[in-house]
Amino acid sequence: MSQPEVQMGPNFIRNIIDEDLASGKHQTVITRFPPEPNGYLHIGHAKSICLNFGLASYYRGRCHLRFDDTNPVKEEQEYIDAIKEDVRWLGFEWDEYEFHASDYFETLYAYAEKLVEKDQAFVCDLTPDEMREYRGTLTEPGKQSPFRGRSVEENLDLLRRMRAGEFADGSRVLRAKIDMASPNLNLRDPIIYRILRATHPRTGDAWCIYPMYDFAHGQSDSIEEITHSLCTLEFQDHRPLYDWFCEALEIYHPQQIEFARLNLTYTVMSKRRLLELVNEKHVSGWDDPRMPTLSGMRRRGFPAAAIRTFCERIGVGKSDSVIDMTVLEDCVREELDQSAPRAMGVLRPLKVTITNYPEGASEEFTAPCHPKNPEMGCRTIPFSREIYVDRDDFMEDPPKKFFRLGPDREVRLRYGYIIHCDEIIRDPASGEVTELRCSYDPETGGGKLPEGRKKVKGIIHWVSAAHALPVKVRLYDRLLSVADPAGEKQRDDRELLNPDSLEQIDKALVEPGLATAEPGDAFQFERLGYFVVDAADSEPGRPVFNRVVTLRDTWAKVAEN
RNA sequence: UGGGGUGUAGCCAAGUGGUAAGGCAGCGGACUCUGACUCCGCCAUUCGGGGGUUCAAAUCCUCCCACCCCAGCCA
Repeated sequence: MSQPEVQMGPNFIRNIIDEDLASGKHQTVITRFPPEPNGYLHIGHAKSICLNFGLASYYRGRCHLRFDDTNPVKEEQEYIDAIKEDVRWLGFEWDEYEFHASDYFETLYAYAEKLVEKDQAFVCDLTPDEMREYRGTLTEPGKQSPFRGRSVEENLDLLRRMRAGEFADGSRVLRAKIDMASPNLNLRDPIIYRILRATHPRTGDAWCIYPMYDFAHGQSDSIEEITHSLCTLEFQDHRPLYDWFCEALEIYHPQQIEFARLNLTYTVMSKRRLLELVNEKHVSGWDDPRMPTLSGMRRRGFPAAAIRTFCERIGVGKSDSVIDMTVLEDCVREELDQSAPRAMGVLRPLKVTITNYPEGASEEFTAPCHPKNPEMGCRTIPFSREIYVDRDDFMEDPPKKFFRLGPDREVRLRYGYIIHCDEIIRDPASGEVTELRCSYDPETGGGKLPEGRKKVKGIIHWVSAAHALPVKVRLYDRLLSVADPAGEKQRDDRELLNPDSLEQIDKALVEPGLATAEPGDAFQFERLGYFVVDAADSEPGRPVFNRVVTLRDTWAKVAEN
């Protein structure tokens, strides 16, 4: 399999695998990533993908992609396709090892008959309500179903007729015969097959009974000879059940290892909640750039390599944890700093007239596309008498440490001249500053500093008014306004949404060279952050930019205090 | 209050009886035509708490505390 370079520090799962390899329990490592195709993949899945594919790559084994498609009422082909696209985008390849639990429906059914024949499963006619009553509670044992004593012959006949479609949906189920008094509720005669008339994305209407996840997952791992079956913590209680099935069915027994799922601050990770956000139109879709989905992050401009770095950096353990979103953002910055060409763009334009520059004249400055990577080449930036700078780079009454424009202050235009602010023009009605009138020093073009001239600390970005390309820019912020939504159980998710998660700027101005940028191209707008050309809403010559993430801003921290 | 887990710095996380890795954040400094990047330095006498075993304990024993998961014909 061709996989990206996978870094992986020591962790408890590697320790277990090392022991298994050393003891001869296993000669090779076979893992699997087992999504249910009932939604889009999110960054939490990325943790599992990087772990499973990463381990396989580290030990030169292999990793299967298996769809756990046992519930046709929630699963769709759209999701199957999207999941495959996302896994590939993340950089992993499963070659011919693509499987579906539905591939095993016939085998699974045979397993069910085998259990019945061994008198370890029975058909139960209890209603869902009755079933709940019989199940008992966390502290009280359950009661045995009155149907538990049916003969093997009767059970086999009933099971076959279930499959043949003789009974109504929900009228009967097949249950394993284990122990209604077990303190582990999963062992209180769990349901293993239910009657469900729903069209399955892969098997169509071939079946009207479907295995429960618990009766499919472990056996699928067994059939595929998975050596180490990694899953999240909530399945620890199910492990004894999988053990019981493997033993009863006398089949190969994979080893399940549980790890803590990923939580990220200021977002949610459950497919149910993400689906709600989509359905209730709080976001534009699964791929809204604010979503923690892989498709959302892709559209947002997060490089796949950054997500891989992130998954490596957070490690893997068994304790519940919430990772700060800034860790992910830092991985994105690290990646983009190296790969993104630089450009200049002004988000909130403030007009500046260079009063001593000839009217109608213009010139071009040459600037490197990347300060540390000359191979990326240079671009030219037009300059003229009227330019725009960002409003944030001007203060009427600036503090001493503010190194930008202010009355009677000097600043360098990035790659251009040093200018001096001589005059402030205001809107007479509102008093708002509408223009700055400045003078430039002709000796300082292209970054030059004449002998004896004092260096200017402040350097700001700008665009030429006559040449700039007007573009739409969207500034994204955290989806939720609270860091840990799990700690806000009493509040509805909708109250937790950050009302300022999206800010649209209709008339930002960028370097003219950006007109030819292609969807997916990422740039660093110097001093502002990284921006990507939106893949869905851009048109040729009219790119729409999504802000991926801002640059680190130590000034912002200083300004807060 | 049954069962299963987890607790090492602000956030992750190594560590498996020999005297607390690493990363991120933070702080201080250097460099800088991006207040970015990069670089250098600092940052747990202590491992949820109490007892105990040992020459030696984050690691072993014991009691306690906190948090998470489980009562879908979901996965």
